[in-house]
Amino acid sequence: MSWKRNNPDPPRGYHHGNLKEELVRAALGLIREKGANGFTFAEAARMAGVSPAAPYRHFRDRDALLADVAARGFEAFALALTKAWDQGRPDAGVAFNRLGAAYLAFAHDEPAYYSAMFEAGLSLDASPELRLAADRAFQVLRHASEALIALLPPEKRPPSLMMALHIWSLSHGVAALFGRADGGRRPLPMSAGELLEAGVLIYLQGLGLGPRGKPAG
Amino acid sequence: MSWKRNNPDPPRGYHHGNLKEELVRAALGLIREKGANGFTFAEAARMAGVSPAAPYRHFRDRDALLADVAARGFEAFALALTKAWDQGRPDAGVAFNRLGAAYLAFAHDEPAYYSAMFEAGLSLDASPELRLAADRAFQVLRHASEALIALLPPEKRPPSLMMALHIWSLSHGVAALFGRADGGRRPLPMSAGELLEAGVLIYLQGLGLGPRGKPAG
DNA sequence: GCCGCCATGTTAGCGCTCGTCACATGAGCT
DNA sequence: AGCTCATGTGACGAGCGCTAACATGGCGGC
Repeated sequence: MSWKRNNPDPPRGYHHGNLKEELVRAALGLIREKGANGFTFAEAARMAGVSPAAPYRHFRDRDALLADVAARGFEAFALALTKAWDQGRPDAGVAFNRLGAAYLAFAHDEPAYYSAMFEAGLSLDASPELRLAADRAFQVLRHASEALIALLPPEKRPPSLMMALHIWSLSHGVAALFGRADGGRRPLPMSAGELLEAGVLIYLQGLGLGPRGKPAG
Repeated sequence: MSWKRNNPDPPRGYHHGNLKEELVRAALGLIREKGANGFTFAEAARMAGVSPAAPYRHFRDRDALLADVAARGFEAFALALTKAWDQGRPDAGVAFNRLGAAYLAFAHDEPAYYSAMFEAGLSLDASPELRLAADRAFQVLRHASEALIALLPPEKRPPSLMMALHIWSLSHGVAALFGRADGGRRPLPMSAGELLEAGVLIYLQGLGLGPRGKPAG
């Protein structure tokens, strides 16, 4: 157990000991405050108390740090979605609604992660971990969609991939356009959460899934 | 008629004569190639053949140029949507489908505009024109939604604002996640256009609007 | 217990950008 | 013709990304 720097501020000498983690934390703070593109490598270094060149020992370049943050974001995202889905309990319908709420909650509560994940303009194959983490998050949606679709009579079942993509798109659209507290966007007569919930409800109705996840309302 | 530089390349002296327009064109080219954040003020100046300080005579700063591009984008967008809607002919249903296709076509064919409009992280009140142009584009969707809703029996009519927001969100989500040719995103078994069309269809079905815009399929 | 390796830090520096100055030019009005 | 002011230029300071050469000291081998 090489206990490196669990305690908040051990007097550090020449070697920092935990710089990589600290840089990620600093990046998260900066992205939260100034957006994914306002964030600068140099400032993260300053915030961690090291020279501007130090970060390059841990990340190839600025984008690599961003990609790392994004990958962590997708993992946290996948976790949050999995937890919200909770294996489809008590039934697929309500669990699915929790999923939508969790999506928006994540975008709202973790703007730094969300920024890095979707607004930084990163290609998904900036790193393998990034793509893997993103896929894992999507799989939760995909799985939930399958569970809901299973409630339909076989001849009326849409492709679960398509359904998952629709839900993801609607969620992302709502989050991107109205879900942030940045003030710069359009004021609405309803919250983003209500908007998304209503949208999902109507969509499910369109598939033949009634209000509570039961076929044909 | 102060004919300032309508012809492609009149020998210019000290004064450019049409720098503002040229800068916007240069910006569009750069954004198309390198994304909204790769775009640089200095390079636009270079491209227009002027010194790096010249653009500041026409735009307060880099963001002002971006906002101008975005505003022009929203105007072109509103125009394209209006044209696609074509006053709801031949009927609201097919016209609405054209609207969705036009949305995606715009995102696909004018990536520079779309980038400036949605991915540059601009606040909508960066300039009054920007907000106005954005509102005008949204009004087209709103108007189309109202026309479709009017087909429903009064007691089943959802708020048209909500419906417009749903469509906008779904469209934007599809465009942002899968609609660009940037390659970095996820490969799909269907095109973004088909995905959106199917999604809108299901959504409308959920509202009680059948396949061809007729109530209750 | 000493020594040397090399991961991780430092300083220095290049090339670039944004944005601001004071200054130059010349188009158009009087 | 002469003035004026919008529009262009050149030089500059500050900040950033990234590289190169050098410094430090933690750790394993002897």
